[in-house]
Amino acid sequence: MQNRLETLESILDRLRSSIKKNGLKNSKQREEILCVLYKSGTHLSPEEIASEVKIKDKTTSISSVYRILSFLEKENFISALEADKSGRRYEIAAKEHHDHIICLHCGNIIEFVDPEIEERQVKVANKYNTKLISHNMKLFVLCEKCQKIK
Amino acid sequence: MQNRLETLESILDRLRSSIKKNGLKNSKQREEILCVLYKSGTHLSPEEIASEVKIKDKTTSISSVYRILSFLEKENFISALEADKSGRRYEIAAKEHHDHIICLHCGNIIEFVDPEIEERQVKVANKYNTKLISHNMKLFVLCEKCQKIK
DNA sequence: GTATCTGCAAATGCTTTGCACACCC
DNA sequence: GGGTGTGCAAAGCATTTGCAGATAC
Repeated sequence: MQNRLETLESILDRLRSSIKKNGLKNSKQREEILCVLYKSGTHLSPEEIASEVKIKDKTTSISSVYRILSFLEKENFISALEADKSGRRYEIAAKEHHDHIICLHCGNIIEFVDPEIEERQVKVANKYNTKLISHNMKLFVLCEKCQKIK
Repeated sequence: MQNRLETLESILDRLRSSIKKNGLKNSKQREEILCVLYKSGTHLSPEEIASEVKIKDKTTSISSVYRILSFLEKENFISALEADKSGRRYEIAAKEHHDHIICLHCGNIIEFVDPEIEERQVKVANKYNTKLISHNMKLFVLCEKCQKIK
């Protein structure tokens, strides 16, 4: 798990402010999903999140999980990752920005940041007269273990 | 359109070899889809490819388009790009390797290569004791025109 | 001839939506 | 109390698959 920049309590406070700001109402599911993602430290699929949340509240539905994930992503509490064709996975956004190394064989994910690449990306965008808003970089690799197996 | 490294005839020859090598049979649909992608010079969705192919042969089905696109991608004749949530888009692989700059506002796509970034990616993979197989990098930007509109 | 390729329609898998009831402010 | 959130089931949408007939070698 990467270093957290913020405590869970602080994030939940921000969530409550965000809800108020948008004229919305509180719900235990929204907080619970954020807690699950904070505590897991990994990249979870909507289904995995749903089954985790269902441990506390069996009636939670997958559609609410999707609705809440969209909201949390829009408000920058979490971020999405498409590691493969099997759908999106989510992680808490309360970490430093990073990109992903994904093992093609076992699916394991490593997070990294390379300041030189980040810098070059801005320059490349400028070179084409565009304004960089965000980026998405995935390195597909064979991890240490999987290199040995093959 | 980016500079082609290879003529259409040369690509079709390679396709025929590849088909023979795999013990498969020729089909006009397979060649036609490759032609469409070669001639378009852009990034087409399966539906767009299908409607293009249907100009010549109205009975071509979308399922064959998907089947053929999978085959052509596996054999490295074309490559896929996921620009947004609306599904995959394909382009001919007979160009130099490149990554994509995508305008978040108008969806326009610019192709680019940055040797420094390419080099750093290999180093990053090595740093984590992994072996880089491929990568996927998309820069999301506002293009020149869309910056002015906003 | 026989195996592959095709078109069609049905199935799949992830995600979204409509609706009636539940819950927050 | 009125609006927002939820669970459920149904719908959507891109993609895949099963099957019977068509086609290549």
